Amino acid sequence: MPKRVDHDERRTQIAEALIQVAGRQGLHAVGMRDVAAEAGVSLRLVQYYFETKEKLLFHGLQHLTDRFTARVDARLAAAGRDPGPRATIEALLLASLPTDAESRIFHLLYSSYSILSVTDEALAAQPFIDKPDAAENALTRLIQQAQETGQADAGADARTEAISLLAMTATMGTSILVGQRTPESAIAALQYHLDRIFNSSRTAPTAR
Amino acid sequence: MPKRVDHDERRTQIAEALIQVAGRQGLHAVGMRDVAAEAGVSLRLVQYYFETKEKLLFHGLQHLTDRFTARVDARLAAAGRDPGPRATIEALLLASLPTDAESRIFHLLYSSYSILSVTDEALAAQPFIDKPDAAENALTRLIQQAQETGQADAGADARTEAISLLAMTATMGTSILVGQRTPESAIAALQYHLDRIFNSSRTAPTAR
DNA sequence: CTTTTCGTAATACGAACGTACCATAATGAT
DNA sequence: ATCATTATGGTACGTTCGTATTACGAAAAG
Repeated sequence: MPKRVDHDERRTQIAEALIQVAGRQGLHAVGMRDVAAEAGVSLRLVQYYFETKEKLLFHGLQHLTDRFTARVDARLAAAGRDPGPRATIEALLLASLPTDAESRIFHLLYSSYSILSVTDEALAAQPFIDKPDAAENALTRLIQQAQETGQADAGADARTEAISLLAMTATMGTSILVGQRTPESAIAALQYHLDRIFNSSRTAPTAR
Repeated sequence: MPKRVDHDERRTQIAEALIQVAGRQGLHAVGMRDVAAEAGVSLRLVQYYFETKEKLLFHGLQHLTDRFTARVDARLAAAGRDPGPRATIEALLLASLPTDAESRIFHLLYSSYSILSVTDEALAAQPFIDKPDAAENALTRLIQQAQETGQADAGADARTEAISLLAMTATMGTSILVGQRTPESAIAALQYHLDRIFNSSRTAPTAR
């Protein structure tokens, strides 16, 4: 045989190519030949490592979410250890906004996959829907922790606020993507709600 | 000549067919032959009234927003005349949620067009981006009115709240669409924020 | 050293798509 | 009555797409 090659590595390389070209042309417009050209390999190779286009798309989605998770983790690590609930939430939300090339592509493609999954049942069966659930749970717990330590308004419904923050962030992301809103205004709106939920002082519980 | 036919009527009929089939298969998967079959006309006829597919898609988007505007207006009319700011806002937001077949299709296709416009500059040049702006302005004014009459928290930032409500509603819609959330839970979250913004009593201004 | 298997390449195939072309019946205008 | 125009149908063309087929060199296995 020729030099045994690392399949996972090659698959990652090709999935990366898929993401790049999809970010440029749109997920709907990407063909196997485009992916092959972007990855610098032959069309046959793409077929070899992903037998069908559907499998390629699935793996691309998987790779996308993995990369995004790593990105968020990196942001959290950069915030220092134990930065407090509010700073953690800020890092989480701001990492999701499409403010640079990488996050723009992520947001665009994740949205594309979501919309696609409405009419494509094979994609809908793919388990990329529980990712939002995990984020929602994490945010809820952070808010609850802040409430217990008096850092957040005790009268707020933690889960509903978590859902709302994530929902707002998602739409803000799309608005930024289509050029309807600036990242600054989106961040301002999010800060507005964080100011509302969190107390500025760390001692006084909220009067109600 | 044959019986002179109303071009606008035919174009509307075909655009309607486009929306139906796109709602079923996804916007990316709709072909001119599908539209022709759905409208019960020949492929040539679709070409005749919309010379190119691009023009057909543009007109479909136009028709979609028109229908949605009419739908919202109908909801507002059904709420009775002068129902107060909160009821008006509720009608606006709830009309946007994909709770029945028609609104599901609308939400799916509007999202599809939005995502498409990120990578398709011809679509991006289409003026369907100022529609959200109009909604944002309308909501802002309604909240301001409520603040002036003491029906809403005077300390709230009307525009930011309007932006937030619309943003939340948009994501909630998508979540419902992909089956991640029920309409009831989405409505509950929206009500939570309306309860926060609006006072239950109509006289007492908010203490702050 | 032979044989089998793996990575890679080139290319062919059938289907589907958007568009273009040709045809024709019906009707308004002259 | 004739002619030009309009609405409609059928179909062919060129391209692109995903997939299948065939081939071949290189190295691990025996």
